[in-house]
Amino acid sequence: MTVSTKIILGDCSEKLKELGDDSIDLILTSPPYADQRRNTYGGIHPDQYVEWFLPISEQLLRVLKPTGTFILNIKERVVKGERHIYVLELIIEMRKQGWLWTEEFMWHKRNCYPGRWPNRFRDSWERLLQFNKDRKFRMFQEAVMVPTGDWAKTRLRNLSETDKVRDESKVGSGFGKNISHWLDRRRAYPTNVLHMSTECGNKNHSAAFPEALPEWFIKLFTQEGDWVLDPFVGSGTTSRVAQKLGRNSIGIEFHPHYYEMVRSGVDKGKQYLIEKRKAYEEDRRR
Amino acid sequence: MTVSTKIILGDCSEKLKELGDDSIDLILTSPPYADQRRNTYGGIHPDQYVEWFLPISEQLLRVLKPTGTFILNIKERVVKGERHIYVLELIIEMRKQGWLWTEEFMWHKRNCYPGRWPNRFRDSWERLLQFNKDRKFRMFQEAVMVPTGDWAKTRLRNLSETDKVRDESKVGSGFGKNISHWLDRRRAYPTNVLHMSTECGNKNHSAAFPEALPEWFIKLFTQEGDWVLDPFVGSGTTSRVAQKLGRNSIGIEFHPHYYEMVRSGVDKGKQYLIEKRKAYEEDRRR
DNA sequence: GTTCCGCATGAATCGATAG
DNA sequence: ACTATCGATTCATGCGGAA
Repeated sequence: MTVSTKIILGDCSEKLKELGDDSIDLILTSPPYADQRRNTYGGIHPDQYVEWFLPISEQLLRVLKPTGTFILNIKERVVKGERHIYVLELIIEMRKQGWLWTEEFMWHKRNCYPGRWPNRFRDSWERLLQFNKDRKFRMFQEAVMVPTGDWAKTRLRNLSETDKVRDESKVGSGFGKNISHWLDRRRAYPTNVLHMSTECGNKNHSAAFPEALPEWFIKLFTQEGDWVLDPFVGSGTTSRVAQKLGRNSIGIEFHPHYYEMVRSGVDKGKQYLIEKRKAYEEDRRR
Repeated sequence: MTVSTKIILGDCSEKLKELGDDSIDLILTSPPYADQRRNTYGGIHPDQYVEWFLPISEQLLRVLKPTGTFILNIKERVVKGERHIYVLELIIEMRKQGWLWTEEFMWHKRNCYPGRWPNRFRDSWERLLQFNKDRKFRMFQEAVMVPTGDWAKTRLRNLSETDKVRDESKVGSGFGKNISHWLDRRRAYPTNVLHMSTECGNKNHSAAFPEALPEWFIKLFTQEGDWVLDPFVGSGTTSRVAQKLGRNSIGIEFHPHYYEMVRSGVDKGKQYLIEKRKAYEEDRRR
């Protein structure tokens, strides 16, 4: 089976028009937050954010299959001491376009940005808004089950803290090979709260989310051979993970720098990850 | 110093009018969820929730001190496969009343309600919306500091598992005396994500939160002798915790059953509440 | 091969200063 | 007055080098 991984250079509000109706199984993206990352993107003013995004979401609604899902990673920024309401307004306006606001997952960023202010704590969570075209959408819950129970406690207690941390980080969201042979014993369905750290290792490109995040949603909402779309693919995390998992993908990127970075291929650090995962998957099958 | 703990029977939209302007330091409440708790409250239809709540929030705006804070625990329910948007609309409408939407804390319920659905995972988080009258409000961040990750890794590792458990259980949410002398060195400010288990004890009340939740916010936003208000006090958690922490409090409850429950002290540990209420009534007669 | 330690690095926010 | 820029603050994490 051949996996297609397309990267398109250009403004997604234009390039999306070239995609066919009802052709995508999962849209997964983290658009530039309002007034953030203005060194790499233009920087959209909070007051104009909804107006800027609606033409894009309209196209996304068109290209998504009726059984497909749209996951939008977003967080409102503070303006004059208040959380701005553009995300709330965006949800309301997208529903008027025809989207169903099915669920809101919570991404708890365990390593959030530091700092201290007299009237505010560090912001350590972001929204993962789930939208659908229809109440009947595809969902493969078994693909993201997690180990749990007394069994996990007693086994994991015998490992040192660094062992656990290191093995988790190596394989992304799951557990490392040391623990992998216990995995098939007991598993439970997860909740709508995700605990994941951001990856700060990569110097040149600011990865929007860790690989474990797209991996979780791709497993949950697609099968091998399905199509994944990220209209703000940035450093290419979504495309890379989709490819790793045997999903076809389309990534659109406005900024030529990121476009070239993704096209130039998987860097060596990621190659290691892929090898680790293969070994882990093979180990699980036994 | 005498601590006053008032419990008032009645509809808070009426009873709130009897409270003075700018008299409350912290409002902390978990109102009945839309249509969800038909058995215990009237059951407000999701489409009428905003309309129902706005007259109440208007009164709350009046009674809150300019330096005070309003924490609203709320979560939208699922209607026809979608998250209803009444919470989003409520935030937008409350801002029009004059409220500032300062922050949204996340309550991660570690032991959320069990169950399984074909297109949805268990809901394990709720919103804790922070509203203020003014950008300058009082906040006592030092009162809720937590041990840092570094401290936990390097120091806690050397303690045995039983030592840790024993010390934690002694002091409840805090840490034991054996470790306490390290605390002032290695403490960090928390984030806006709260990890707290729900309490199973309060089965009788519809929307009860664990004591640790009001405790955290009461410590964060008030000092001893300040006034705490819960317009939907239910089984009395807010009042009980406020009393324990030496804060004056007013609890309003519409349902006679809960009112009687708090008054009669169903739990023996809450006997002091009645005494306090009697003292309050005598105080009012004067 | 493991474990430990040091260090750079963030999708942040506020308040002061400058145009 | 109103917006743009800058410095100060702060901590979980991964990586590289050393024991």
